[in-house]
Amino acid sequence: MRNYLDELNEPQREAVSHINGPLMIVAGAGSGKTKVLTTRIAHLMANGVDSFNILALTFTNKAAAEMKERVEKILGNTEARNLYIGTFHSVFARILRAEANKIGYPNNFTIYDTDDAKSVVKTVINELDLDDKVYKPNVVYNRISAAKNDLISSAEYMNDWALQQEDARANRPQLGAIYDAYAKRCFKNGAMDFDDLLFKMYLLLKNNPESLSKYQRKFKYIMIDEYQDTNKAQYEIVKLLGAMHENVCVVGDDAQSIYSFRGATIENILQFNKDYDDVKVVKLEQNYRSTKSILNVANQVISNNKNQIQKNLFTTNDEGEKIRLVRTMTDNDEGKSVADTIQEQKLRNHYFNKDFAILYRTNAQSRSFEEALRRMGIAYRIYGGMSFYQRKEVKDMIAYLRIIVNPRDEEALKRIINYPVRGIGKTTLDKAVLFANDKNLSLWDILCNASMYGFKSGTLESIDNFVTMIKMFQSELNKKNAYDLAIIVGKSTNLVKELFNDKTSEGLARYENVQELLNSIKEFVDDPLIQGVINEDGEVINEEDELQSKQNTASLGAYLQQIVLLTDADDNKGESDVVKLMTIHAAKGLEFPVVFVGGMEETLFPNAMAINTREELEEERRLFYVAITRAKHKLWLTYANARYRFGQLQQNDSSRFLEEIPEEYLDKSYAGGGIKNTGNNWGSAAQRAQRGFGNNFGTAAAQAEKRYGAPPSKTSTPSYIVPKAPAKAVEHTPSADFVASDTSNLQEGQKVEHQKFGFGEVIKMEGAAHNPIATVKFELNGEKKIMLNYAKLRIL
DNA sequence: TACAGTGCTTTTTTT
DNA sequence: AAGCACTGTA
Repeated sequence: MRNYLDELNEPQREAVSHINGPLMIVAGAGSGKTKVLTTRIAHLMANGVDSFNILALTFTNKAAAEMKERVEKILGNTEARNLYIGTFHSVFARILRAEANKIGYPNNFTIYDTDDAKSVVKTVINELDLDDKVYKPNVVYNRISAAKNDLISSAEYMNDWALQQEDARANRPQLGAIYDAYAKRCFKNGAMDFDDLLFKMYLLLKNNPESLSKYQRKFKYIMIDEYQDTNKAQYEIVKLLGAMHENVCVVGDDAQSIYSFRGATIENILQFNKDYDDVKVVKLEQNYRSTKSILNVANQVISNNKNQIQKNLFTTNDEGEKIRLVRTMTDNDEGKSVADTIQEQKLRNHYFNKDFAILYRTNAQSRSFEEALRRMGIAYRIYGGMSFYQRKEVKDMIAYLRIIVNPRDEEALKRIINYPVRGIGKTTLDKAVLFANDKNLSLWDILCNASMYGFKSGTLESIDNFVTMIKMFQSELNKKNAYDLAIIVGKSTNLVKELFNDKTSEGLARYENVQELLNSIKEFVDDPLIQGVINEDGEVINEEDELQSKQNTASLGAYLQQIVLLTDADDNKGESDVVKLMTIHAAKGLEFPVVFVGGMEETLFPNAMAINTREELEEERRLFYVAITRAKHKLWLTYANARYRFGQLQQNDSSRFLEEIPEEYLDKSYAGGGIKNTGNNWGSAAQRAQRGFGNNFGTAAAQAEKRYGAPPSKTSTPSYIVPKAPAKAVEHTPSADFVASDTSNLQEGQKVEHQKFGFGEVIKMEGAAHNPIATVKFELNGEKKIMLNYAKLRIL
């Protein structure tokens, strides 16, 4: 075991060494919070606490996995795998699966994502004969979500005088009724939305003394990361769970509280020491991440907020460079400027793509950056926005799997009942739903007994064929694993074939996405241990042992539950060398050597939706604080005079936050010497942009070239990092006897020939068994990754 | 029943 | 700009 305490500073050690009793760690940005959390878990275990008795709630699943790994490294054993670590949502989903019968749910309940939930909202609004122009599904959903996060049930909602008044004034008196119908429909469908995972968990503990006591006894030590972003539901659950032992450790930073829109309340952390007696408070104030310039700017900006815990964040790091301010004409110019600067920094300062992050307030802003990066051939990846699992083709495939696990899942059923087209149209579906509501049966029940409901004979046949097919899948599930089943689904529905036949580039992408989904299922099936579905002995982990007979169902159910709870940050494909683009919210907890914050404009950041109260504005400022403190070495703030929004070029003033930055830390030479957009005589930004003017300062790369000379040509020995240009293949003429070999057993070390790249040696094999990827070192063309399913290789 | 075309609305962040 | 609901035609 490492002497881990020696690797900590004084307050960090103090926090780690505190074993029993409530503990609040106020951890400033970059103060080694994760290190403290992991070390404390290791310390608990080293002092005799059983790993089975520790619960740690993190912000992302990836953070959870990393923590486990780091604890293992410190302790030098594998005890950490017994820890209960995960996000609030995934940990509670797991517990709710085990305890589902206590609250009347099936074990394999479906988790509805936001799209599913909104669709249910829409459905019940229509069924209640309400106008969806008045009751906008979006707004209604948000109200319901807020209520749940405040632990208000639909019954309580309808009886709450204040809420009723509020809705009456807003001209939507039926909101409570919609909430009620929505909740009932979800229950009937055997489904929970994201908020239910918290709400139902609370109800379980509140109403079932045995369950409460069971989990109180199990979780003797509780740790919660990002406590400033917990909402009332989370707060009450933690209070219930921790009530027996009071070994609750919360870590957070009030200055980084940025999730009030989903019910988080900063009060939870501000008031923590009133929730328990004798709360030990430790402040981590030394920042190990950023330069003095960056940290000073951050401190200065946040000091404009009134409501905060006093702390003095400092660093012994270098002074670093000034923060660069860049003003451009349009959002497209902003993109170009950032891409140029990245190129320039790569050449001049030896940075890799992965050292850069571009952060912004809204997902829509990614477009201009994306285009500019693509044009310059800089590899990038966008986090957030339309995630992989939200794509139509992926959701369609998943919908089939959902139906197999839980046929009551009406949303999934509606999605695929006529996709691919099989003659069950809207009329038929509406009719079936009407019957289902009328008889209080599930849509699936109606379809199974369709002959009782007087459908036309042709339609009846289509329905029967569909039902027979789904039933066939369900029976296969008891014999086959999730992956094999998914393949069967893809084949018998013609879904995969249909995508395969679409040869447009979008069609190709869709086909690849489905293949990728299949890969991910394969990975899951091959290694269920990682997912916590079975234990080391191969048994299904389930406290009540109810699922044992249906291991495959459990496994597929677990797969479906975990993918819907995946965070973007959880995706590990991000390890490659790419520039990362994401919202500031998504960047929380991360750090990057060089950070660009785009769109520093009024109405964008602070966002027009969030400037109506002091609370809102202060949250926007905290968001800016989070953005600044992601940067380790260098920080650029950029803004455009005008940008396209809803197809219109719109002018904006520069962000008020820019004026809160002390002059001495700012390099304004790329912002025309000032911050304000107003006060120049160049005509309106819109006019100039429409006349096609670029920004007046030339590209950063061009300027760098002027000052430092042209970058060395590729033939000289490079003293800098060569950007990954799509290197041209050195010509190779295939041997006369070239025949593609069977590469299914290709091994490392084997010599091969490629028609274009020439002769080489296999130096690495990776990828899933059905989609192997070989890294080959070619004599003439260097290392290439070759997908064996597509490329032709001759084994020598 | 299926699909193409038209016109209308959309303004934030996410598990 | 883009996605969605609605309408009209095959």
